[in-house]
Amino acid sequence: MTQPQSAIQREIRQRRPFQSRSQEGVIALLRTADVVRRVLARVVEPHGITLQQYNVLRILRGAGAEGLPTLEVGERMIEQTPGVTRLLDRLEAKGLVRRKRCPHDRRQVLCFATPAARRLVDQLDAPMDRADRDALRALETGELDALLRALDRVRSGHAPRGHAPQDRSRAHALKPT
Amino acid sequence: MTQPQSAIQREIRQRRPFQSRSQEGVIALLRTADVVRRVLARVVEPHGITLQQYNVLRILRGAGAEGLPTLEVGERMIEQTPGVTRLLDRLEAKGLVRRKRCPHDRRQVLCFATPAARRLVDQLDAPMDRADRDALRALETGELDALLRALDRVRSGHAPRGHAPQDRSRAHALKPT
DNA sequence: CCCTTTTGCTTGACGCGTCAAGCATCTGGC
DNA sequence: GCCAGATGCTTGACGCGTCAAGCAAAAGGG
Repeated sequence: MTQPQSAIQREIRQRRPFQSRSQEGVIALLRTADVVRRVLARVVEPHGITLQQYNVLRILRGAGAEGLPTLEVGERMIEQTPGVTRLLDRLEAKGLVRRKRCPHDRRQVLCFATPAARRLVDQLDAPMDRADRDALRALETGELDALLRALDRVRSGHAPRGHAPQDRSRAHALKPT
Repeated sequence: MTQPQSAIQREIRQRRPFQSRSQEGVIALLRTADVVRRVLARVVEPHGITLQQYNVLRILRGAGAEGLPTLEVGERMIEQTPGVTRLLDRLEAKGLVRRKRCPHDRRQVLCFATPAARRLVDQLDAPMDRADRDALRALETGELDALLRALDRVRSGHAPRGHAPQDRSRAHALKPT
């Protein structure tokens, strides 16, 4: 099934062809993710937060009144702890996150979304939902299903993190709650 | 076609379901791209460069002896100019890039891969090709084709950049030459 | 020619993302 | 109890990625 000349290839102004279909797929995947990321970022930025900050707030909204320890937040993103600490620092400075030492285990720091953060995230629910649909608007239902299946398989082919020996699944943000 | 309970959903430790299939697709896309990016990064990092630096060097190798102005490099990545300037600064400091004012248009700065850079990139060709295949190893040929088609359509649904009114296609790195 | 505008790039400031180190707190073995 | 190790987080350093501002060279108009 030799392709005519793929979209990616034209986009990149290439001289030489791809070395493999896989290479083409990898490049398409990374480029597409960047495009989509930017689409979503434009939705939240006018509200004074970044996409990553929005992710954190959404996670914390879902955690509710019990809050969530820092590492737990990090696990739901795809990020290392240090990044999370500083992300939370910035959100705390903006009054969108409150932190508190856990009394039962004083090593942990519990994080909470403030009421202002909840209002902000609630307000962004509808626009973000629209942005998600818009980002993938070019796909018909069948294509979306196929995409999802393919992406799931790609991820399932790789250890959760590469760091930890082989613990269970990790998670990213942008989670619905 | 209600899915049983998607992979993503489990990975994220969710309580509530996705708001839409599109949301699920967007999250899967971003997460998968992150995973793949890390797989590739691990290949080049032992050689003392980052994935982005590798991208630039590959582009410059393809440009050959005429070199490429800074902005042209940026266009083949998905990045703004300032990032490219500094990327090139670091590569120049490492002796992998040489820069020179263009005599015909003294505003431009032509960039070249040094022989050391060429050797490095040549040396990485095979490992990177293997990594590309490895990254998508879980996909069968048909799935890879479907993925590619879906990704191309997603990108085609969005203006090249959102900044420039509507100029022609942009490009990313990781390009074969 | 001169003067405005455009083009090509650099700089400054800021928010990530990651690694390596460091510090406090808990845990398990004794 | 006590102490070595594990755990949870923070800090420092560095490489991106992006916006806004700045500067020099080129282009275009008069």
